[in-house]
Amino acid sequence: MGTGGGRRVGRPRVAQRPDSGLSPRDELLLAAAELFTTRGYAATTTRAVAERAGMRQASMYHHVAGKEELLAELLESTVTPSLAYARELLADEAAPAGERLWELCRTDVELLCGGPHNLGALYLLPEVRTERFAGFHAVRAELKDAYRQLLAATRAGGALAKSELDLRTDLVFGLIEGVILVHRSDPERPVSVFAEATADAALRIAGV
Amino acid sequence: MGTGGGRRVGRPRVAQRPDSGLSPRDELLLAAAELFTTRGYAATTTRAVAERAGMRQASMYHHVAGKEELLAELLESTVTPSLAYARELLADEAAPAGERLWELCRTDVELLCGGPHNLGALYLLPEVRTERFAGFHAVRAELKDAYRQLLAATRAGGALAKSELDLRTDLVFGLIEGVILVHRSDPERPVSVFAEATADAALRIAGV
DNA sequence: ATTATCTATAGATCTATAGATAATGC
DNA sequence: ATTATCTATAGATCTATAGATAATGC
Repeated sequence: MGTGGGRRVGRPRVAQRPDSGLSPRDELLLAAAELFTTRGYAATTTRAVAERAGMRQASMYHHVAGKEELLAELLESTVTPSLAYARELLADEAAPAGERLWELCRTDVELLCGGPHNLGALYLLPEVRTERFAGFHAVRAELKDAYRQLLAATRAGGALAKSELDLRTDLVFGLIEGVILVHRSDPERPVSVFAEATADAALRIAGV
Repeated sequence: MGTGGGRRVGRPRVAQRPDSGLSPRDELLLAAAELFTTRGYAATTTRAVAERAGMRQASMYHHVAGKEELLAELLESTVTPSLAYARELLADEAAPAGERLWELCRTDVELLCGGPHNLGALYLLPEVRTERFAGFHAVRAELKDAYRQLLAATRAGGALAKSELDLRTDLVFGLIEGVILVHRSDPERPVSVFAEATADAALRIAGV
């Protein structure tokens, strides 16, 4: 039942393809993720997204309001899991802060580099700076604040003046964002190895 | 003489502005730098570039072949000084490798974050991955190799297996690229302070 | 005469809407 | 009847060229 049977309501698509199992909306999101991460947002046309998802350009509008909505949803969907995990770690006051920070770094890299099409690269698209994506930025800022709090809770972090703490937070956060880009340069390397090495590096930067 | 006098050959521009002292080509490059770094490449129209440079859209073509040429020239102009300096450092075998690596990191951050409009952000534009900018990529790869060589020449680096060396190089390089992004988040902080802190962090990652 | 600009515009997009069509559901 | 798709297209771009214009140079 549901998407199980072959028969679907509505006019058939002109180019039939084996059933992906995804809803048309998810097919569009997947296509958008692939194109936005490799070609960029502005350079990707609605036609390219729709066609890659297996439908004609105009049919896209039956499922989403436009390109912006696709990007907004992709952004939120990548940062939300990281933030949820960061909150768990913040609450877990039993474990040493340094270990929790390491774990947050490792997980973040794993989540961002783990998927098939480098969703972390979305953060870096110039268009994302726009007011339009304020919602995403709010969530991202909260995540960054979790990094700061964990850093401050470490033994080394506790001794830092505010400006020093901000600086270290920026360095650690910058490392995490940067390695995601660089990961592309050697996709052979297993993500888990890379994620752990990055977490190690982050702690060394933090001075823990 | 030269650009000194007020009188210039050719039809006057419709919107006169105080003489910038730059050649029209450089005015266009400056405008493109501002727009590409903030809005992105694909999202920037030739009209926006030309108008910001103080001329009409069509007049741009008298000075450059198109948008691509502007981006290509901007990219090369940012990476070339870094590479020149990296070569100097590689040749200077008297100084300890760790110190030379530190100096390369510091200078790179300073060069990339130093200018008024974050030219380092250009590296991250999705469009730059295109074949069209192979020239830039070659220079960039050479710079990265300089990092690797300096790393390998340090005491800690000498003991590393190849895959380990590659990993550390990626982490250091990732840090440098990443902090450039993050630098935006606190433009109050003096670049020199930030550059030195990043170089310190890079050496800690390197394990030197 | 040479030059740098201008105005005007052709041709090629790209987005989003309107309305037709071909399935299933009842 | 409802739904998901289709085709067709209006309107809004955007790039790059053609040809006119308004300066200086000689």
